[in-house]
Amino acid sequence: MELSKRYDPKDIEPRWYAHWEQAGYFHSVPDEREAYSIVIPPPNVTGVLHMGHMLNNSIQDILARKARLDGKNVCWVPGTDHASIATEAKVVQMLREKGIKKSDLTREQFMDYAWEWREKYGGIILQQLRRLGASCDWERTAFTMDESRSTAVIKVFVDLHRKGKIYRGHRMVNWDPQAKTVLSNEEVIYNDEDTTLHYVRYPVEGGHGHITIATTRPETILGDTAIAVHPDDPRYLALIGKNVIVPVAGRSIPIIADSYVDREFGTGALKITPAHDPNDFEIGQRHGLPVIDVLNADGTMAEIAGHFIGEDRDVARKHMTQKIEELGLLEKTEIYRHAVGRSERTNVIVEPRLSLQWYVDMKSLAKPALDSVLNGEIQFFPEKYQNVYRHWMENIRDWCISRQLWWGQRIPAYYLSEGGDADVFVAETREEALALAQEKTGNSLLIIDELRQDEDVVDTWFSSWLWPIAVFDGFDNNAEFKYYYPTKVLVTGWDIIFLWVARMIMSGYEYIGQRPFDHVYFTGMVRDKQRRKMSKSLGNSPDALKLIDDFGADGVRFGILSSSPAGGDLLFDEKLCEQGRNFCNKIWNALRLVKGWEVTDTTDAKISEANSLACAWFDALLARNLQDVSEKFTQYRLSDALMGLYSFVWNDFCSWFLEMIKPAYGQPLDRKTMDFTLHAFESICIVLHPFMPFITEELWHQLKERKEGEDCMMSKYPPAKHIEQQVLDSMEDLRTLVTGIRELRNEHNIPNSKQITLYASASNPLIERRGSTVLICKLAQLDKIATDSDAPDGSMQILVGQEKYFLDLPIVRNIEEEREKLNKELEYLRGFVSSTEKKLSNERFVSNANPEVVARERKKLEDGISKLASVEGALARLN
RNA sequence: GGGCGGUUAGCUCAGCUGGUUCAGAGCAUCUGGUUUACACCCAGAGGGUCGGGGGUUCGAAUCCCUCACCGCCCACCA
Repeated sequence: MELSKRYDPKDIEPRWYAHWEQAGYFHSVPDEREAYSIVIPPPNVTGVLHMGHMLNNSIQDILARKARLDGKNVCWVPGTDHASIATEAKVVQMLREKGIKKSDLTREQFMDYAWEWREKYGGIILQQLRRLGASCDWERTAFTMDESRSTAVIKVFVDLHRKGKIYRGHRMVNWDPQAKTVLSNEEVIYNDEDTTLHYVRYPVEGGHGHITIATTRPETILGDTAIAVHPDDPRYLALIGKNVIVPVAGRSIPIIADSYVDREFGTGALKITPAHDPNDFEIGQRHGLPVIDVLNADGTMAEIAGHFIGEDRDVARKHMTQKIEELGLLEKTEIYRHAVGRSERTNVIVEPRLSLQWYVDMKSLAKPALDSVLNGEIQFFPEKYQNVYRHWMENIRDWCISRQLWWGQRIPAYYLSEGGDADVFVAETREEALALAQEKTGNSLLIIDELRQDEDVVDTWFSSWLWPIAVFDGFDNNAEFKYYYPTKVLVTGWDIIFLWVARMIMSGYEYIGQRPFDHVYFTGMVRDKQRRKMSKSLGNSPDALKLIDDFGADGVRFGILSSSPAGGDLLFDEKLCEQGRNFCNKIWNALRLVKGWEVTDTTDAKISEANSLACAWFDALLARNLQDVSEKFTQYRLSDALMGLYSFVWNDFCSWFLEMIKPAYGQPLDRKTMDFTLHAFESICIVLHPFMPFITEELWHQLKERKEGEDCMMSKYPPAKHIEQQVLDSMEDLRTLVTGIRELRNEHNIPNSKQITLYASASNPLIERRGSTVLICKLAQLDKIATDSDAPDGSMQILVGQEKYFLDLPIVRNIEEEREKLNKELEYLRGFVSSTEKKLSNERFVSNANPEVVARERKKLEDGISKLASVEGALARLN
């Protein structure tokens, strides 16, 4: 069948993916082979494939496929994350569009809708991953909220509570007034924003004058319970202990002294609103101040505020400011730039809020997790993230895990219907909680209906931190789990090193007593050419599937990989995918070339000898590249590995090797060379397969007839071989010569069709023994001479190592120009030789430097001197 | 404010446990080239005093100090 002139991935890619999947290559069951397991960082169920996923999953797939070719039992577990806030927001919005309000639904009804939504849309991203070629074990697809994962979450919660590592406490939390839930510190994004700083006067009670404070939040004035000044601030010494009247509210509050106050900032006087600022809360505690919470959960003004009730905090701020102004108490306002925290999910400004939440005590969990990374039991790539990790772990804070949502695992804490939350019973089931309650209260008549379960769910990360264990249902330490755990490598972005990576390490040690993975490969962020983060709002994120349509999955994988060192940001440019597509086309055409050759057993012995030398060279080069690639893999330098292969295939294989053995027009190729070529091509397919699985599989089958089940994906990586350095070196000489001839032709505008003659000494090893005359003869016909002086007058010299060649060019030579050029070279060489001589005559160098280095320098000097002689000779010939 | 990292060709980066991998790669640019694998191509070229300054050393892109920018993380002043 005629092969098309261009590689077309459209039909080929889906065909091979289906073939692999049907053949069961993706599925893993434990056996006697070494396990190589990876768990996917579960994308949000709400997600659609974006560049970050493409990067992340391409890398995982490359590692998985490479390990498979290395004969390991690869298990790449896919799955999705239930993503409480994001998903609940999506469902709420979907319901709103249907005219249903969440508040009109019972918890159960809402959950039904949510599950329905996830059944319908939750699998999209996993389907999209297939387009990319991801070789996941789909039979193991997991979800952070499916039954076994949820059971694990509850068990862990109860267990940590029993061990005293989960507690409940009043804290100032980050409140998202839109999602109406608490956020962990990691979910708050701070950015500098302009706000207005209001200078407000508080009249001093029963006296004259006032004290002025500066605030960005005038509406919280209604919740003020004190004014604080620095105890040593002379401006306010006299006022300490007096009272002031809160503007608008009219209440009287004390002026207190606290060294927390920064005398330099604003007026040096600080209003204290314990309910709405973490620092104010602490000061309030120190001074026993009352707490007035003037905001509702949705960010509107509460009844207790007494004014602007029901108005949103922003609206209330304006009205409050107006009112203060009317009262003549607004001294001035100024624009003030400072960090404002916004919710990662909803982007609304986070409200500090005092509330009762569940916390995990992180200190004891952190210890083994920190040690394991510092002592190298878990390795980070790149290593620098160790520092970031250590810093965070050494200053770890408790983890607030309750979320005021419905979509998630409900906290297994129960309270008595009668009475407050003082008595809490944490248990895996309602029945067990009842037993606890009966025991505690001594009331055996308590019935189950008298127990009320906590309304909150746990943080999404409280389920994903168990992921490497939970996907294998590993909490009972079953045999299969033992086989796959610890997993080999985690591939994820450094932005979730704390949210996720650190916590998985903690849970791994806490529950299994072992690390969850050997290595962590941190990918960078995908950015656009201007270094901007890819985001929906900027519209600078290309459509992942369209990219695959345009360039093929292999092309896109190439594009994404070729410029993404571990941990470094990837500046994505479609051009890179184009380069990948072109690469596919190049390989495809190499196949067309090879398949087009006629093969024979009898051919010119001289040519076949030349070819056998070309084969020996390429064989050695292949061996070296195999070694390079495996080294790069162990260091996770995947883009380096790919670029190395790119150049190997394009330059060495196509431009040199194939050109060398390419038979003359209409001539056949000898069978031995053809066999070698096919074999080499096959090796190239295997080595390239992890990066570009589709085209390599297709090529593999195009190269020769294959038996059932004999696929590139499941073949064996070529074994490491001894590298024949001498063979490589002599080929380098040939390349230098050929390039030299081309250069001269180019420089003097002599087309390839114009025949010219190259003179080489009769004893020249390259010409005589390497037999690589084929390539040279395309550029020049060869003639042998006894001595240099036998070369025709006016021929140009090409120097390769110690060997001299002369090229007879049909040109009028510019002697002056050449002389100048040679003189320049002479000057350089003289300088080089003298500096090397100087170095070698330096006693301290010879005695201090490594003997190898000294030997190298000697060799350098020797070469330099002989080159110098050649150039001098050439110069003499000119004159 | 505390910490981490960076500054090498027009762009993106590699090299940084001192010495032939020592100034590199890809892309971009320029020159020339299509009768027989590929213009999604072939051949060739130009381009950097390795951010500035100082030091250590026989020898520094590489180690030390310092300055200047840039990026990120953590904690934050209302």
